[in-house]
Amino acid sequence: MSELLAHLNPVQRQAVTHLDGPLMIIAGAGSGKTRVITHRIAFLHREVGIPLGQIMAVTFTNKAAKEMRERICRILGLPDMPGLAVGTFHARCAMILRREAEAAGLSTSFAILDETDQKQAIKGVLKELDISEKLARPAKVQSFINQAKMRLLTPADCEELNDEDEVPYPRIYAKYQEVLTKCNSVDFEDLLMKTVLLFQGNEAIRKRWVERYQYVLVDEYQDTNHAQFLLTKLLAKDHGNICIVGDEDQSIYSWRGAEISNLLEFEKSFPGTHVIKLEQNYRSTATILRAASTVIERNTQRIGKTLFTEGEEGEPLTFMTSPDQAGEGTRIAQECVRLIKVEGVNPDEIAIFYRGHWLSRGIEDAMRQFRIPYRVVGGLRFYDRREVKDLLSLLRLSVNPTDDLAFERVVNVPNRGIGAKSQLIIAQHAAAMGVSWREAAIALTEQKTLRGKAHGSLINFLGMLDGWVELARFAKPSRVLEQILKDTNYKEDGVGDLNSIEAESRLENIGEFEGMIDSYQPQGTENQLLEFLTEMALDATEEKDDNKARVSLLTIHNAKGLEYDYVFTIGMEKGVFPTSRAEESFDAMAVEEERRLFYVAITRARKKLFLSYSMSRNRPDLWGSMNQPSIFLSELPSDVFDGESQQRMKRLLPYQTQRQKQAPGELEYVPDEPVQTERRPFRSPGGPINRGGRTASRPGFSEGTRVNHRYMGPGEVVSLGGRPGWERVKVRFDDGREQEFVLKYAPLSLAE
DNA sequence: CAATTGGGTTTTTTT
DNA sequence: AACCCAATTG
Repeated sequence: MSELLAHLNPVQRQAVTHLDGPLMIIAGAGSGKTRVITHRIAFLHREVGIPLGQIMAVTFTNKAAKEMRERICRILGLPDMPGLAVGTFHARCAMILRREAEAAGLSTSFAILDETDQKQAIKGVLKELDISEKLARPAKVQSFINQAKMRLLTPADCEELNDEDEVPYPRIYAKYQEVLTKCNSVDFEDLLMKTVLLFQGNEAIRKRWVERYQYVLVDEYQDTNHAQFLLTKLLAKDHGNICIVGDEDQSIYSWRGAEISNLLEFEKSFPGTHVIKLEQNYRSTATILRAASTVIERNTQRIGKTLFTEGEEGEPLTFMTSPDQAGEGTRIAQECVRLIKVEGVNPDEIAIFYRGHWLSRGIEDAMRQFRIPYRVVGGLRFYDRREVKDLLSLLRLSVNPTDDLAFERVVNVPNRGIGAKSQLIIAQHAAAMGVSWREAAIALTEQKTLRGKAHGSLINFLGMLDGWVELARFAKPSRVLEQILKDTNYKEDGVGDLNSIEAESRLENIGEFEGMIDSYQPQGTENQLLEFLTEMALDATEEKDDNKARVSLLTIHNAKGLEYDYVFTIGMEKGVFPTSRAEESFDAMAVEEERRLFYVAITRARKKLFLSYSMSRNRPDLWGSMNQPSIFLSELPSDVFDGESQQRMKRLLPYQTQRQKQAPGELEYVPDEPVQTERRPFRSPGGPINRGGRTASRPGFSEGTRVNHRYMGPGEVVSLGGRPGWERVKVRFDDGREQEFVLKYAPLSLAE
């Protein structure tokens, strides 16, 4: 037997060796999916003789692409594989569109707008159309446009479909698209939509790409959207050599347009599909697997598969409770210290998961306090920082001086006296003459329309820009940046007060950006700066290449595809996880998706899983409120926990909203009283509150009243405020701290 | 024109 | 608490 197949189980081997025709691999968590994919590509190449250049593999993230490439290299014993086409749908489409720019109605040097740029552009459009942001929320508009593009709908299509909405989304969409076209820019969704339209409208071009890629593989297929589904079909329907890999239980991107039905109904779109299920788990202990299976079995949207393992029972799960975020951080940090120092665990093998980035705060504080090295994965993205965005826009403008969006962003950065008024004149002029901002600005300086500082500054800026454009034609990206930094004096004038901490961190980021562009290794032979900018737009991951072992902090979404020996999942509270939006919507599918997210979190752990609940989170508007436990906690069989955890759970679960039915094996609990509100108020001698849904203010609180806070100690009321039902009190504590509370939630009592 | 202040709003998740 | 916008002030 080929050495390639030696380390695979029989089912995996089938998946690797299946040759022609559509193949669907349902890969359960930890079932060796990546191993199968990489071996399959290696097999196609080495054993079947398919040239690597004829294989296209689509991954969900750039990181996954990089990893896949490396692993295949290792298997094949090659240093590099320039021919193999691996990347996200977005990256592949960007490549295709650059090659086929003309046919797609673009110029080769088109810019790619990230989400932030897109929002800025939308805001500009709203201003131009004189629509208030209150009426048309930029975020809503953005989502409308993206949803439309995913379904390949033009503004005109939207106009026809929807007319009952009072917000003129289609009109905004139309104008937005106009702006993008004028700026020679595309957004993320355009990358997909324009490629699909190109293939649909030009059979010759489509054939060319189909012939180029004889074998197509799509990973994380459960998270593809409609446009991606169409793309898959357009690329593979001729030869049918399509292999998709997915797991319906790990579909967690419906909010981005992902449709599980793409996976569930794959056989319909590709008749004759061979289906393989990978169900043996090689990752987690039997206990963790049992916890995961019990949870996911509640879902209805499943193909259905049963994971099994030949591994050991392993350690039970631990459930932790804390009064607040700081306490939660401390407990987890202490446990990390114990694992690292006593058990000798490598910090790289520990991860802390949460539902949203804002939850990382308390953990970060504790990690610093305990001097545990950590890294936050994702989070505020590097390229989203103001200074990095500025520099990126300056670079974009140098490649493509008609990019009005970039021009607008940087024409007055650093401040050179071209303020809102002057910019408005430029914009109007540009619109009237039907030219770009840059050309309009040139005309304005010639006509001497602007007076004073603005006039001179603009001439100066335009002069510098000409220099950068010239430079960008041939020079290395780092050289262009160097010139830009020098000309604009950005490091002195662009970072604010030079002695501030902020300026320090900005300069640090600029330094890091310089490092990135310096060490950038171009792949192709085309315009290097353009290539750099494309990568920056599509790949947000900033990789610090120090190899220091660290504990990882990341969202569960970010954790997809990763695994760790020890996993902590924090924020196991109602309203947090599952998010209140899902639980409060009347969409059962929304909760199912949250449950899949929980399933993903559980199945990342190899050896041990910790779940953490905090009674309160730092949200001033809800200070003192007591969180109810997450419904997911009650969906776990109690005997997967250790004894103490079971006790903690028993004490806590009475606070949970009653559930009608309980499946056997679940924790039993007796609610000692009904709970009416989502946030459960504390009882206190201030009087009964929040009866039967109606909220009355608590008597006895007025200015000067002596009070006692359950956690913060004694103090005095300094002021009262808020709306009826949401009365607030500001308390000055005896130790000098001041804090405002929502009266009905605060654990405050009147002092004797 | 720009910096400051005040008010209102927000909290998923990412290519 | 943090962020973003609009209005006000220097």
